[in-house]
This record gives sequence, structure tokens and C-alpha cells, in this order.
Amino acid sequence: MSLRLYDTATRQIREFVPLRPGHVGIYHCGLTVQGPPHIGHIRKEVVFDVLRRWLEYTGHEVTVVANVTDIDDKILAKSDEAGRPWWAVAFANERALDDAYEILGCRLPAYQPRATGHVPEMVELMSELVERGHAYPAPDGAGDVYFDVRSWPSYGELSRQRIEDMEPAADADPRGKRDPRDFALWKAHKPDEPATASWPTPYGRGRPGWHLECSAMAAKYLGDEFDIHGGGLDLRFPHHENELAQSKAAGQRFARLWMHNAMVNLSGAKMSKSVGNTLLVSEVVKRVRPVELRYYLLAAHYRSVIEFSEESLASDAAAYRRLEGYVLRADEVAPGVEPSSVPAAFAEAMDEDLAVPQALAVLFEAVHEGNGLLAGGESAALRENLGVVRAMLGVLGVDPLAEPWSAGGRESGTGERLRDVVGSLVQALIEQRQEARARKDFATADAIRDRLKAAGIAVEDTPAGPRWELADDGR
RNA sequence: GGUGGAGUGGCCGAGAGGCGAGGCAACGGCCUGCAAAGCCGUGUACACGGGUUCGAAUCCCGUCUCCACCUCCA
Repeated sequence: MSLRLYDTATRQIREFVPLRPGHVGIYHCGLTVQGPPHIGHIRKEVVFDVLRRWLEYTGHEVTVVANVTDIDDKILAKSDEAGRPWWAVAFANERALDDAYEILGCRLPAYQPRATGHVPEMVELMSELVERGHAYPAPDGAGDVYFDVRSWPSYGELSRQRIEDMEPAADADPRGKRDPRDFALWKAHKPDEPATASWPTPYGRGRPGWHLECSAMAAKYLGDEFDIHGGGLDLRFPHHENELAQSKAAGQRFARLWMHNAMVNLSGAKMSKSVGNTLLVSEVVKRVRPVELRYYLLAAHYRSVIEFSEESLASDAAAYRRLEGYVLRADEVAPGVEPSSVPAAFAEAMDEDLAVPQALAVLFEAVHEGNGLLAGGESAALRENLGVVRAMLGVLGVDPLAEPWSAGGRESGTGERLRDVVGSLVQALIEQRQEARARKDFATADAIRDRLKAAGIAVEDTPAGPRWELADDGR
């Protein structure tokens, strides 16, 4: 059994065969850093992080490249508004993206190339396209360079559209375009834009168009043919279509398989800045813990739309706590169990186009079994179950005993020393409560428990004695 | 207008001709001094109308509704 993935280009689930056995190269479009990431953006990161973990679990070495588009119209506009250099705006948002990666337990890509750091590669690619007759400088001499869509017969193959059916560009400013659908490889410098936002080319000064960036950087880091190109579904057209056309027209083979994750909707519409219905990662993480947000974003199949709601977020957070509760309790009873290996049914689900919902069903069944085992105390069966459960959680990146979730316990950012202090205070109170219970002074015992509860600490009595954890403090 | 996708129990969310995925919530019970957690049990759902079939949520035809892309967008 091996991995099968849905390929947007052929619209079918195909067996995934890496170009080089045991090695997988993935390029997915990162962000245009015009603002901090919202949960729609980060869904893509979580989806591709799970893919990467699954590939690694099944013995592949994975190279992930995710670009950072750090120059574009909106960044320049934001820069104007804020009175700060465009690169300062871009960098601040790039930082916010990296923070989001980290807080959600997504491992960083191997390379995060910035567009502005790869201008020579882009110019080279653009010149190649001009030489081959697939691109041309704007006849008005302004410095724009366009891709000639009519020169590339398979243009439209990725999104299955015929050029005739496409709506012509809305700006209605063809400026010498041979076809209104021709798109800009390079955008001429405009007098009102800062000089630092343009670079010299044989066709005049200007800055790169978005599509050209990805083609140039994918080839630089992954070669002229690589395994998987990913991104949000909204990028399929025009961005990925254009990338594909450019790279192929320049003689490259480019991506072997295209993967697109579905959107996160809010109030029935795609979460996006232009609609004004975004939920920033930094905001949502105040309502649920980061690991719960990660679980929420990965629990649905990656090709299904997530209609965001507070209710479903809370529901998934509760579901995750069930998984976590088992692992933490089992680890207390049977300490030191490391992740082992994943059950066959889990592997089959993951292999079938990352069927995470089905994989989760396998996981929940194992946890259910584990909870039963837990009642009997330490046992070989419990240890085995815990190892298997941890292996599954690890593939999804939500094992509470693994990095980064284990470090700060349930509350990320809680200092270790502070935890120790709180721990011993709580322990003292729990001992008092135990004494009260022993002499059947339940009023006192309950008062202590209520007091702790009010302080955000949940105490529960188990066959192995009382245990405590930080409560959900109503979030 | 073109290209795709979706409508599943109170909610979320898989599945894709025949055995009630899974989770959240709810209710009853067990356990508990009481709780919490857990365990046991309780729900016959697949937008609507036709059709095919021994059998349809799943296939076919029609209808309605919703979403994405065709403009910057994960």
C-alpha cells in the first residue's frame, strides 16, 4: 500500500511516485506578506505539515519550499499608509507568519525564499521566455513584460478553461497586450513608487509579477521537475495556471502533481482580506489553545471547505481534549512510553489522499480502548496502546507529550519555574483536601476544590489518587 | 456566461449500491462521599421530485440551494 493523492491537474486520485525514490520535493505557495496570517492561511500550512509528517513517517526525506512574496501592490500601499518602508512592512508580516508556524506546531519549510532575493533568477527566466517567443515587452516601452498566452497552446490546462471562456482582465487597460488575458511577468516601475521597489532588467526597471516569482524559485530550489506543487484552491487560477505555462514554456517539466486545499469560510464566504471577514491566528489562539486550533484545522478533509463557527471550533477543541486526556492519564500510569507505530487502518486512511477524518476514527477507537485499559492500571496492553496512540497523534502533529506541546504543558508560555511553584502549592492544597476527605469533612474538601477551580485548576479523583491540571478557564 | 465542488441525524464530519465511521452535545445508567474523567446504553440521518435495482444516502434524469475560481487572494 502506498500513498495516493488527488491531483488537481488530472482531477483524479493517483498513486504518488516520487521522482527520486525515498525523496520528496514539495513547493507550496507561501504568503504575500501584506498582513498577518489568518486561520485560512494557516490551514494550508497545517495541511502541508501533515502531508510532510506522513511522508516522513513512511520513510521519505522531504524538502519543503514555501516562498514569501515580499513585494507587491498591496505591500506598497500598506507601506504608504503606515509611512514605513515596504520592506519593513513585509518583514514584520513575515515574522508574524513564522510565529504562526511555530505556535501551531508546523515545522518550518527547508527554504522560505523571498521574491526580492531572487530577481536575477526571475530575469533569467523572463529572458528565456522572450527568446523563445512566449513573452514580449510592452510595445509602449514602459517596461512591462507580458506572457503571450496565445503562444502556449496548453494554456488553461490546469484549470480546464479555454482562453475564449475566460473573462478578460477587468482593468480594461490592455496597454498593447496581444491578448487581454496576457499576464505581467514584470511590472514597470511607476514614478510614485519608491526607487528601492524596482530592479533593472534588459527591458527596463521594474518589479517582478507574482507568477514569475514562484516559477523561478521553485526551479532554483527543487530543479526543473519536482514532485508536488501545492497551495490554496484559490491559487489554481490564475496563479498556478500561469506558473505552469511559464515554466513549461521555458522548457521545464515542473510539478508532477498539484495539490490544493479547500478554503476556510466565515459567514458563508471565503475568509479573505478583501471581504473583510478574516480571523487572525493570533486572535483565535486566545479562545482555544493553539493545539486545539491545529486539531480543528486538520480534522476535516483537506479538500473540504471548513465553514468556521465558534461552535464547531469548541466542539473540536473538546474532541481533542478527550484524546489529550487519555494520553496524559495513561502517561502518568505507564510513564516513559514512546510513540511506536500506527495501525494498518490508520495508514490506509492516510494513504488514501490523506483521509484524516477516517484516520481520526481509528485514533478515537484506540483511545476508547485505552480508556478501558486505564481502569486496570499499568499493563503491557496499556503501554502498547499508548505507544500506538502517540504514533498516530505524532503523524498529525498533536501528540501532547511531543514538542512543542509538551514543553509548556497545557498553557503555552508558562514558565517552567512558575509551574514548579504552582505545582507544589497545589499539591499542598490537595493533601489538605485528602485529609479532610479522610475524616469525611466533605464541606472542607469541596471548598478546597472549589477554590482551586476558581483559580483555574481542576482536581479529579482517580483510582490512583487525585490528579490536577490547568482547567479550561471558560475559554 | 465558463470551470470545478457541495447539500448527511441537535451540531461537526466521513462514506459512496446491501452490514448505523468517528467526534461534540443531550438523555438514562455504572463508578464516585459529591464531582470530574471514564465506562455501558439511547439516535435509523443523507436537499427536493421522479427513475433504475431484489436493494439507493450512494447510480440515472430533473429541480432547488450554497461555495470556490474566472480580479489581488491560502
